[in-house]
Amino acid sequence: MDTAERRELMTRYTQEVVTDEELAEVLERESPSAYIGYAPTGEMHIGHFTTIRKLADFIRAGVDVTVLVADLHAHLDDEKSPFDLLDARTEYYQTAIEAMVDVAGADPDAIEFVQGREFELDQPYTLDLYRMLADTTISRAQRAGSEVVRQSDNPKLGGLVYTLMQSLDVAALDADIAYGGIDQRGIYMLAREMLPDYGYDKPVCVFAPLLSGLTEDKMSSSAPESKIDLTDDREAVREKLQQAYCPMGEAEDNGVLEYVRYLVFPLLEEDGDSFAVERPEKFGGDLVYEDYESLEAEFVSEELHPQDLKNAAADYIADAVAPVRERLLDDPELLAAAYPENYD
RNA sequence: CCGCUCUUAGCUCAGUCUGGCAGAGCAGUCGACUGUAGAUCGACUUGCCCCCCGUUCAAAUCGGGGAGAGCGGACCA
Repeated sequence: MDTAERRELMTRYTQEVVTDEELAEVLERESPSAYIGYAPTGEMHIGHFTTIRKLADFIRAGVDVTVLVADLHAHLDDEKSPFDLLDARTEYYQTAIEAMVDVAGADPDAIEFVQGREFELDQPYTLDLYRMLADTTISRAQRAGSEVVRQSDNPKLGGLVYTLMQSLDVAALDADIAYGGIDQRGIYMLAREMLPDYGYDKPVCVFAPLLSGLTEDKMSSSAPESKIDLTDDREAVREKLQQAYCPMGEAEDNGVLEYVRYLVFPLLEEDGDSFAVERPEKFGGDLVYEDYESLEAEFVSEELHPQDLKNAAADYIADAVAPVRERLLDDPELLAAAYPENYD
């Protein structure tokens, strides 16, 4: 695979790269590395799936991938995760991420998993952190994390320290590339600004798009009907897609189309399969799409009706989620320990 | 250490002064209309009024005690 192909693989289905030139330079190195961090807070859902699926692209492009399960961050962010549940949730996140990577067609063992507390309590990390705390204004840290850290009327210090720690994580994990959702942009721009002052390289950034929810503009963990959960069975997936906002002919802010584009098609391509739509004869009979663009074109032209799209998308999404679901439910203690309030 | 404010439906909050059936908006549920959903109509649901004790025929409301959260003051030789 030549560098051009690797760059294409690295950047497909992404929203932004900072910068393309730097990415090209990094890919020329001996063993380029990338990292993504997840704070183990609420249960993971299909929105995470699209972002994690791309890790398979990274691995295929010859990039070493580290996944940071940022347990301390999960508590620093307004105590989203109680301190006592950090280990259990870390274990759950790692298991879920491994299962999603597996579905994406990559070997989960190729990924290095790191728990935040393994290195965030040691020097020189802590010394660098105190130095950063000394010369970062409150408003700068607040702005960097405004899309990530929970906003409230009574913000805690933890939310500010959070952004500085995430910046340091990039350096401490020795990652050339910082990967994450576009909501992480503010923090990584802070990292690019500050890390050189402390003797570290500034990271290349690759950002995944944030997908629309099924019933709202953005996916919200507080709106259970707006997203597919990793533990949803086929029937639950169907019900949620049936309820999804999906105006005829409109591709903008259409969660159903977005899932098809960023999750279903990449997975189908992996196996060389096409997207098949079963459609009653009275509406014109079955349809087959080889790529997303042709599907969207027919949806926009109203040749493809939302109900038929939903039926097909539900089945493919259920197929993708099923192995993850089985893996998570295989160990009854996994979810019960991480979310005792949801699983008695 | 001292003082003040807040706590009511899933969420945001009215109601407390002056005691009298527990309220609004949003969310949610169900119908109608659409070959989906939404929008739009129509209907419906939602409670430890933070806890305990007292006053009263009657307490979300008044009095006392407590818990949690927030704000301010003081201390700075």
